[in-house]
Amino acid sequence: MRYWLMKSEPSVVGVDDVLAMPKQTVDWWGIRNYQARNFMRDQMKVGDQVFFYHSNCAMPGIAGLAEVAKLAYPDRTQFDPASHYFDPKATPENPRWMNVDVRVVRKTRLVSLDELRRHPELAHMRVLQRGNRLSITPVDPAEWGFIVGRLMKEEE
DNA sequence: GCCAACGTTGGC
DNA sequence: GCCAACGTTGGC
Repeated sequence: MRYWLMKSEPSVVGVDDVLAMPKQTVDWWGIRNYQARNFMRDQMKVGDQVFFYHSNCAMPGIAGLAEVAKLAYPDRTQFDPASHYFDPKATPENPRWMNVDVRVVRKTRLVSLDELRRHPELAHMRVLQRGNRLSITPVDPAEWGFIVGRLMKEEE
């Protein structure tokens, strides 16, 4: 099992939006970066654990814990001419973009980007690196454990 | 709204 | 295959 961090803009789809959806699950549509796509297509398995990260907002950071709920399949928005994510080069026979389904397990307090940066244990997290733009990044098991461990401890 | 960083495109 | 131009991301 692997660990991931997946960015979403809360103005589009935030943790609360997913919790309001059937099965608290969302298809992770709109990824148009090959590296991020390949993570979903080639590496993600059902049950992989996910930090649900809010980006491009007033307080960016981890907003929830989630998991991969379905293996990658073609992203529906690539075939929709009305979608901003429409890709004229993609066909159902030859899709270019894939997404997994993600189920939110629970909302957490917001663990802000600023807070993440303050922990030396997390110093090499990809999301903290200068110039990082990748919206899906692997998370080291130790980093996952560190963050979730802290959240658990706070709740005791 | 700015802009650094970086991915993609397309002419050659 | 190079690389300049352009587009996007996303924190600030």
